[in-house]
Amino acid sequence: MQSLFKEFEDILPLTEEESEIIESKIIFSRVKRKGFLLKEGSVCRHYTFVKKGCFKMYGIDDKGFSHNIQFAAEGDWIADLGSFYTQTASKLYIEALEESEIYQIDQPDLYELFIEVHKVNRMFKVISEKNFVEIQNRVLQNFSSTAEQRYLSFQQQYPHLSNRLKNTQIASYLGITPEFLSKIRKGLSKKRI
Amino acid sequence: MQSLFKEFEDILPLTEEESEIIESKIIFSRVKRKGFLLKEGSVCRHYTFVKKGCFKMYGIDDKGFSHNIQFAAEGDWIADLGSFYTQTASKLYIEALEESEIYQIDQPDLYELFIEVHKVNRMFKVISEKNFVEIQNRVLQNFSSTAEQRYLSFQQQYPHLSNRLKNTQIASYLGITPEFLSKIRKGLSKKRI
DNA sequence: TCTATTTCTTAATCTAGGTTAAGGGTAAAA
DNA sequence: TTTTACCCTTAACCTAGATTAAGAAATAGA
Repeated sequence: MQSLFKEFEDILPLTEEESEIIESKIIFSRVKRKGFLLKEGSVCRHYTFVKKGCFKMYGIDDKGFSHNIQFAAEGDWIADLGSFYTQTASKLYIEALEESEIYQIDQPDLYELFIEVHKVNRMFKVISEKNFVEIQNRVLQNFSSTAEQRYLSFQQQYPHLSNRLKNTQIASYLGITPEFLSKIRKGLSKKRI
Repeated sequence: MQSLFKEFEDILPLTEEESEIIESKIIFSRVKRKGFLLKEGSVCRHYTFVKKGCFKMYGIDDKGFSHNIQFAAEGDWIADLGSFYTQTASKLYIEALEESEIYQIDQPDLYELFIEVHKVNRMFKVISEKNFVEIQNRVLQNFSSTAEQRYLSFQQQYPHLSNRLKNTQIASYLGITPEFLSKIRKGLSKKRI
């Protein structure tokens, strides 16, 4: 549970009592590669902290194509916030890309924690605000840059992910085909010489 | 101030005392067409409620092109949440598209209100969650649909706006050129006959 | 370890949407 | 009311990125 509390401590130090209350509501699990935390049509009941491993959150369009909208690796939190907050059916999937280990808090427990440990409230406010800013920047960026520029800034923004993920996954996040990403990478490697 | 409280009442009825506290922190202003509530580089200090009129929030890319990311008309709230929450420089503009009337709360006052009137806290949580869901849906939609489909669903989702806004503004929101929107509209009008 | 599956790359061809340019229409401001 | 600025549309041509297909390379799982 150390890795989880480290996140908290960086923002707001906790007393021993607070740590214990939080600890009592957190569930640890292991997830296999290709295991799901969430599927379209079901309600997102858990907020998940990634201790080890890596996840993708994606939607499937009417032609059957997947589109990644977020990744989460060690130290990240992931949930379909829309579904989680309103407890309505999600349109998204959250799937493990690797053998993973996670901590989860379920919705009612989190809301209890918000009251019992006020710091948790602030903590999650910070997390979802960060989340919002990221997604808003993404909308702006997608408007105004080529696929090559988006690929480069993905690499800069998420260097740990860009080594670790398959190019198919990155392409899906960038909104392009793997074939075109391959073309971009070829172009870039020529430029670099 | 009626129009503002109507919004609250729909979600959470307020006592007279609560209304008074809120009222004491709200500033009314008029804004001319092309007047700004926010410009790139400055911090978003106010959360704005639109009583009358219409606004756009947009960013400008390195080639000098504007891209609308949100509109707000009667009854909507608008702010660059990223900048507002963190009180850091915004990358966005908020500009009046018409002669408008607004109510504003500034950041420190809102945070005081969150404590003094707990309902305000819940109210704004609902607003920003709705905001988040909208923007996330937009990311997903932009991936998986043509400009024509996006135009049609814009019309469906915001019928009051789609009559009221110039096509240049809608095109900028959809991420296409006005010329191409014109082409789409021509195509649609043929289909409808 | 071996086999099945998934991933990466290349190349040819195709298309949604961009660009440029220009004329006519509307709305704002003086 | 007149002038000016902005808006809409059309059309010809252009390009970023999609699609299809197919072989080679890497990974996962048994």
